[in-house]
Amino acid sequence: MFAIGEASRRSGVGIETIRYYEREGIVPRPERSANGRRVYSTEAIGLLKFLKNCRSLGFSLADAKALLDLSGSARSDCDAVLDVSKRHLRAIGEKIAELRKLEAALEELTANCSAGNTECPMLDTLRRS
Amino acid sequence: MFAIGEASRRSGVGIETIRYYEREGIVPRPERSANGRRVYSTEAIGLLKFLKNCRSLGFSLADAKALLDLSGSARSDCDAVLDVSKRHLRAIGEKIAELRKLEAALEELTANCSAGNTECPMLDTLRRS
DNA sequence: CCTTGATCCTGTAGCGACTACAGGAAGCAT
DNA sequence: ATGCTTCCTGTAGTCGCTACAGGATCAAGG
Repeated sequence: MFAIGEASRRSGVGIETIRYYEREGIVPRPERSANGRRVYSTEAIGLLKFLKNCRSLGFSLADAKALLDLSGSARSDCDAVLDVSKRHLRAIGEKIAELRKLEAALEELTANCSAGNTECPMLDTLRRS
Repeated sequence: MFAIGEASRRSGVGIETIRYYEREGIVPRPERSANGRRVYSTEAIGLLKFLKNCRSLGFSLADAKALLDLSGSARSDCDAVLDVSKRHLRAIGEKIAELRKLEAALEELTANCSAGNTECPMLDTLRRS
């Protein structure tokens, strides 16, 4: 059994974040030691790692929680997991496309800008309707 | 001179957002009519459009404000504009790269998942250290 | 003149996912 | 006894809005 600092080190989830997850009901409340401090089992640390992995993949906390619940359920069927993942993949794809559009637009805007100009063509464009 | 609703319609910036920009000091406080309502000139609406364009390009509000100030200054030299834009372009590029990595990782994870599986390989991976 | 509906006002709270304190109580090592 | 670290609770800040609540005012129609 580990204190919150150790759980943080082992899971890679920040101390404040662990307490936040607890407040939000993402992870179950840990037991407390005689002095009132939180105590974490290796299983509890496993949950934190799981959440960390989900977040690293860009899943929202709500999705991460859903995946965690799926992981905990007896029959962890792929169907629901795939559903969440595919939605997320689509969102990522859309975000990439959007950013690429921004990138292209911004590159075009800056192309005509050159140091020393008195009147900036980019500002000019930004002022347009 | 226009009321806030008309300014919103003409600039494409939401009413609440206009008031928010005012609170935050992004745009100057408009004059008030006798009954205390905000009144916007075409110039003021131009500022809102400018901000809208900046935000559409993904600039942070702080950057947008900086660009707006540059636009208003007498000598609007390209140097400072380019500086802000290039930083933003770099940030966009980094974000795209990051999202592509996520996309690839997630695609690999879901590849081994198939409907009807009793034990989901993706959840398995998420549980790992 | 009265009512209805649209628009406006201020002020506050909520979103997501943390992060950063403040202010205090333990524990541990010297 | 002292310092240092870790822990606790509770609150507020981040970003850029957005959504109310609760009220005032306006313009048009009957």
